[in-house]
Amino acid sequence: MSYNYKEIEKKWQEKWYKERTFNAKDDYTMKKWYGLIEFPYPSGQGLHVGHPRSYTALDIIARKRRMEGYNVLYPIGFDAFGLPAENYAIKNHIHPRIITEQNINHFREQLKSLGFFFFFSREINTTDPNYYKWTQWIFIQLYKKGLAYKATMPINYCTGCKVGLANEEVVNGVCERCGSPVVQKEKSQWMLKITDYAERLINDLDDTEFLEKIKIQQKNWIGRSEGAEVKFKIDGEDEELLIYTTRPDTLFGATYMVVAPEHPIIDKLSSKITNMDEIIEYKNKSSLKSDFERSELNKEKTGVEIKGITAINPLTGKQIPIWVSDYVLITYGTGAIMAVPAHDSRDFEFAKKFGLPIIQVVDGKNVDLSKEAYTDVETGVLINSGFLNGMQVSEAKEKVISYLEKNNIGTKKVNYKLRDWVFSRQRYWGEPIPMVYCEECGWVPIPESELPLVLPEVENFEPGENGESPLAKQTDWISTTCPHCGKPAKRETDTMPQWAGSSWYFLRYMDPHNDKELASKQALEYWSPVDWYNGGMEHTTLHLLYSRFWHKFLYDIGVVPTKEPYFKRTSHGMILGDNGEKMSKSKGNIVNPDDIVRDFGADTFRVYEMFIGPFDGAAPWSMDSIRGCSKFLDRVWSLQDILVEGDTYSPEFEKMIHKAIKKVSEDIEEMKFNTSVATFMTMVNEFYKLKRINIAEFKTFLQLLNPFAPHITEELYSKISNVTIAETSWPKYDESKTIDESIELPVQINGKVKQTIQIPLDSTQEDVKKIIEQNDVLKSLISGKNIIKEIYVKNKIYNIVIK
RNA sequence: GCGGAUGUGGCGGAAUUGGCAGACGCGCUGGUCUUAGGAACCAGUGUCAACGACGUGGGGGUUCAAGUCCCUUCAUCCGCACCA
Repeated sequence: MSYNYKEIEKKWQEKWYKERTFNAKDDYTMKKWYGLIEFPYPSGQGLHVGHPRSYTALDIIARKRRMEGYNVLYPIGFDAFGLPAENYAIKNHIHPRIITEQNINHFREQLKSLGFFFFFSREINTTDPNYYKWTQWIFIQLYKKGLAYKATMPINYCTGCKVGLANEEVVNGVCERCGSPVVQKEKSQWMLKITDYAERLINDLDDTEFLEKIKIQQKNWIGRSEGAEVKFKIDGEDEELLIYTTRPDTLFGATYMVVAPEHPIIDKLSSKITNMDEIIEYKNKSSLKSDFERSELNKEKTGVEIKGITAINPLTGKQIPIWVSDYVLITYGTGAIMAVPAHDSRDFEFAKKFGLPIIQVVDGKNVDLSKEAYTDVETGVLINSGFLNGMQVSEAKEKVISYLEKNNIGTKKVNYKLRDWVFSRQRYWGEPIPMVYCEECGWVPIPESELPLVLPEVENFEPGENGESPLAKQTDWISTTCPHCGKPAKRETDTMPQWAGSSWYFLRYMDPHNDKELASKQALEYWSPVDWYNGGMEHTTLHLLYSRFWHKFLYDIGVVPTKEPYFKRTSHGMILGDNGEKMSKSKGNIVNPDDIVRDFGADTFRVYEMFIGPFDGAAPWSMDSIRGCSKFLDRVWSLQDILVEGDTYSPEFEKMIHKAIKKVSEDIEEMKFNTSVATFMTMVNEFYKLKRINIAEFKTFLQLLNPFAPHITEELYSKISNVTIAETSWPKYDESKTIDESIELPVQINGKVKQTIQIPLDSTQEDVKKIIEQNDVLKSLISGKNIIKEIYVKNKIYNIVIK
C-alpha cells in the first residue's frame, strides 16, 4: 500500500518554508557550518534531474549538521545573467529581465517541491542591481590595484555569438555555448590579471581539502614550468631574440630558432629580411586559421625560413637560422624558441621536414635519432656540450643557468600556461562595466557612490555589426561626464562575463541584504570560509579558479578574512539518460523532475538519486530502480503497523542499530550515500523478519533516514513524538555495541573456504583449533594429510595448508 | 601525445589494513492471496559437464591467502592539447 506522499510532502514543505524553519541563527557564538552548492542558471527548461543530485547530497549533510548542533547556512540563489535569456529576448522581443524572473519563479517552486533545506530568505540573484552593485564595486577595486586593464590583443571571437570569449570558453576551436567556429580578432578588451595570482593559486591548494583530482586539474591548467629565458644575439645587429626553455641543459643542441608569426622581430628587422613577401604571406595565412584549423593541422608542420638574418647560439657561438612557424605560439613564453631537434619531438619533426641539423646532446640507451627525438628528461648524461659534458641532466640544468646568469645571457624563469582573463563581453544581459573613457584622463572608474550602474532599458538586444555591444547604440546612456575632470566622456559599453557574479556570490549569502558593504565584517568573520562546496568537475578550471582569484584579491585588500574561499570541494557525477548517454532533447532521453515528484514523490526522488551509484561517478537513470526506492518508502510507512511499545532498543536489534548509526554517520561524511540507503533497506528487512519494531528503534531509524527522506520521516515521527526530527540530536552509537561477541570464522584448507565455525570474539589459536578438531567435516578433510602450516588471523580467518 | 579516472552477475552496484567476492536494489523464475495486477507477501537466482570445479577486462608475479599489492597488456570515458 502506498502512503499519500502528495499530501504529506505538501504539509511539511508549507511548514518549513512558511515558518522559515531552516533560517540560520544570528548567534555568532555557535559553531557554524556553511554548505554550498553551485547556484543554478535559471534556464527556460527548468530544473534538470542532475541538479537535485548535488543539492540532495549537501542537503543531507546540512540536515545532519543541524542535528549535530551547528548553526547551518545552506543558501540558494540564481546565477541569472547569461546568453540563453538574451538570445530568447532577441528572438521574442521580451526583456531578458522578465524571462529571468519567470524562470526563477519556476525554479524556486521546483526546488521547494523537493523539500530542500535551502534558506529562501537569503536568496540572491546576480541580475539584481542591489547584488551587482557589489560585483561592479569589486571590479573598481581590481582596477584601482592595476589588476583590471584594457588591452588590444588577439582574442577568441565567436562568429555565432559575436562576442569575445575566454580561453576557457573555447572548446576544440569552437564556442562552448553555440558551437560556432572561433576566430582570432584584434579587439580592445578589459582583462583581469589572474596571472599575478598563479603561484598562490597553486600553493594555497595545500591549505584546502579539495578532492585530489580537482587540485591536479587546477595545477595542470595553471601549468607552471621551470626553465630559463635565454638571449640569442642576431648576427651583426643590435637586436636579441629572447626565448624560454625548460631544457636549458640542451642549449648546445639548439641548431635553429623559431618565432611565432606574430613576433615583433619580423617587423623590426624587415629591412634586413630578404624574403619579406614570403614571410608576410605565411603570416596572413596563419592569422586566417582558426584555433580549430591550427590544431587540426598539428600533424604537419609548416614554416618559412627568415632569410637575411641569423642568430648566434650563445654557447657554441655558431650561426643558426631563424624560422617562422605557427607551431610556436605568441601567447606562451616569449613567442620564440630555440629548437633542439634531437630532444624535442616537435622540433625534430620540423627539422626532418626542412632538413635542419640534429645534434644529440644527451646520451641515453636505445636512442635512435633517425626515427624520433629523445625526450626523456632527468636521465642521461650530457655529450657534445662543452663544459656540460659528463653531467646528469639535472646537474647540467643548474650549471648552465648559473653560467647564463653570470654572463648576462639568460636567467632562471618560471612560466605559466594560465593567461589573463578576458573580461569584456559585447552583450546586453550582463553587469555594465563601471568605467568611463575621457579624452583627457583616459579610463576612469565611476565614483563608488554612483553604484550600481544600472543596465539601461533598450529596445533591441542584438549585438552590433562589428561585434559591438548592444549598449553601443544607447547614445544617451553612453554620454556622461568624466568623474575626474568633468569634461564630456563616454561609458564603457561592454558588459561583464557570466563568471563575474558567480565569483563572489558565496560571500553575499552571509549577509544578503546589506546595502553598505558586500557583507558585514562580523558575518564574513563568522561564516568564512565555506566549509563544504559541491559542484561539477566542469567548473574546475573556470568558476572555481576565477572565484579563488577574486577571493584572494579581496583578502589582499582586507575585505575577507580567509585566503581561500572554500575549505572542502567535492564533485558529483552526471546523471545520464536510461541509454547511458548524456540527456539531451535530440536524444529524447530527458527525465523531467516534475514528473518524478508527481509520480513518486520528493522523498523517493531524493532517495533514488542517492542510491543510484557512487556519488562521484556518472550514473544512468532507471525507471525500474526508482520503483524499488518507492517500494522501500512504502515499507517504511507500513512499519507503523508492526510498531510496539519500548523505550530502549530490544536485544535483537540493538547491535544492528548501533552499527547502522555508525555506518550511516560515516557514509554521509564520505558521500557514500548509496551504501547508507542499502543500510536502511537492510534494517527494514530485518524489522519485517521479526514483524516488530519498538518506538525507540523506530525513532532512531527515522532520525537516520530523515536527511534523505525528510517528509515521510517527519510525518511518521510526528505520530509518536511532539517534537520534530529537525529538533532532535543526531543519534549516537556505542562502539562496544557495534562489536559481536561471537563471530563466524571461515576455515580454509589450502586457501579454499570449507566451513565456517562459531567462535567467541578474540579467541586464541589454541581455542579455535579445539573447535576445528571437533568439526566432523574439517576433521575428515584433514585426517591422514600432512599439515604443513596453519595460519590464524584473529577474528578473520583460519587457513590450514595440507599436502 | 600529456593528465585524470573506470573495468566485478542479465542490469545499477557492495566488499577497513590483502582474509567467506557478489551486500542492497532492479530484473528474472516459482509460489501464496486476488475478479484483476506494472499491487502485496514468501522462496530462489554468479557460471558450468553441480556433493565438485571455475569465477572481479587479458597475461604474468608476490603471498598460506589477491577485486585489493607489483609488472605487463587491452578497452572505455573525461579533461587538456604544437605550452618549448
